[in-house]
Amino acid sequence: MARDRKETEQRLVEAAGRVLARDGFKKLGVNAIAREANLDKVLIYRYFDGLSGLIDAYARQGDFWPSTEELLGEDLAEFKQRSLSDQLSQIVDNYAAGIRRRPLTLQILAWEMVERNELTMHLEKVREKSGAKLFEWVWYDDKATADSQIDIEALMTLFSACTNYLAARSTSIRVFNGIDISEEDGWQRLTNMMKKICHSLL
Amino acid sequence: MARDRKETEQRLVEAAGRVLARDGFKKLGVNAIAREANLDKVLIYRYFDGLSGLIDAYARQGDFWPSTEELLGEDLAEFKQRSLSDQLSQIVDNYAAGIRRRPLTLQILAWEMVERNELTMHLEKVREKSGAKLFEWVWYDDKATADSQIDIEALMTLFSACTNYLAARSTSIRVFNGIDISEEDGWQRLTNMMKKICHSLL
DNA sequence: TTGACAAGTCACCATTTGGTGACTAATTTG
DNA sequence: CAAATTAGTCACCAAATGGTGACTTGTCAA
Repeated sequence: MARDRKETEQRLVEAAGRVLARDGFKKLGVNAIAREANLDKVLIYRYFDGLSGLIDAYARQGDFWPSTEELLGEDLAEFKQRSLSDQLSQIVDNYAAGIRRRPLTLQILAWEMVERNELTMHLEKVREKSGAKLFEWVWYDDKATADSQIDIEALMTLFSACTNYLAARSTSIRVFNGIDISEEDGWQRLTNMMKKICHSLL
Repeated sequence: MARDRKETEQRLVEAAGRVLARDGFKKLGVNAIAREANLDKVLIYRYFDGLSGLIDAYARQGDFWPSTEELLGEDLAEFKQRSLSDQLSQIVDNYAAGIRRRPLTLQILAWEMVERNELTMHLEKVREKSGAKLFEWVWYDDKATADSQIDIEALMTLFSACTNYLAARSTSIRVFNGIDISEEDGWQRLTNMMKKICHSLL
C-alpha cells in the first residue's frame, strides 16, 4: 500500500463507521478500529489525537439525519399549500422512514441513552438545527397554530421520541407491546396512528 | 462479620443494585460488585454461578415496574365506571410517574437499547404481563373499543415508547426537543398532550 | 472434642483495553 | 545525491477485566 496520509485517515474513519454499524458502540475502540482498517492503532493517536478525534472526524462527514427535503418532500412550494395536519402527517411518515433506513443513526440513538460523546453530541446539534428549520417551514407560517390551543412542540416531541425509541429498539427486538417493529406493517400501524392524531387534533 | 451465606448473598445482590443505580450498567461487573459489597468476587461464582445468576437473582426481588394498582388507582370498581378516555388518561399519568420514580428501571430501559440479558429480559416479561393485565381491566370490558376504529394497541405503544424514551433520556440530558424533561412542567406538557389525544380520539 | 464441610481469603491466570517510545522505510526537499 | 521529514511497524506498558485453584478459618453435627 502506498504511503498516503489522507487515504489512511479516510480508511480509519471508514473503518470506525463499519465497526459501529456492525458491532455497535460497545466494541468501538482503538484496537477494534485499527484491526478493521488493517492499520496500526498508533496512527489513530498521531492523526486524530485519539478515539475522540477520530469519532469527531467521522461525525463531520456522515449523513446521520434526514434532510429538510427528505422530510418535507421535493416541492417545498407545494408543501406550504397544504393544511397543517397534512404537513405534519407527511413529516411523521418521512421522519420514521428517514431514520429507519440509517443503521448508524439507530446505533447512535441507542448510544445516546448511555453516554455523551462527540458523535452523540454531534447528532444532538444536527437534530436541533433540523428541528428549528422545520419549525420555520411549518408552524410559523400557519396562523391556525397560534390560535389552536395545541402544544405543537409537545406533540412533535411525543412523535419523535416514540419513533426514535422504537426504531432504535428494532435493531435488537422484533416485537414491542404486541407490535412488530421489525416489519413494515408494524410501522404502518404506528405512523397511521400518528397521522390520525394529527388530523383529529388540528 | 459472621459467616452467613444467606446474608452474604443478600449483600451481593444489594451491591449489584447500588452499582447499577449509581454507575449504570457499563460498570456492572463482578469486580465492581465485589468491591462494592466488600466481599470476594469468587463468592459471586460460588453462590450465583457468575454475574448472570446474580443479576437474575436481583431481577427476581426488585420492584421494577408500576403495579396494576399503581396504574389504575386503589379503587378498581370505581375505575371501571369511567369512560375509556378517562381510564387511559389516568394510566398515562400514573405510568409516567411510576417509571420516573424508579431510577433502576430507567437504567434498565437504557440497557435494553444495547443488549439483552437476565435483567432486561425479566423487565420484558414483567412488562408483557402488566400489559396483558391492563388489557383485561380496560378495553376488553369496553364495548366502544371494538366499534371505534381506533388501534388502541398502537396508541398505547406510542405512549409507552415515548414515555420510556424520555424518562430514560432524562437521566443524562435536561432538554429534548425544547422540552425540559428533567422538570415536572415538561412532563406535564407531555402527559397533558397524551390525555388530550385520548379525549380527542375516543 | 474432633472431624467434615462450608465460608471466606488470596494469589494467580489469560485476555483485552488504552496508550507510548523506539525503530525502519519511504518520500519529499534542498 | 544527501538530509530531513514523515508513514508505518513493532514491541512493549499499566490497568482492568472475567475466571479459577488452593488455601485457611469458622461453624455445626456426631
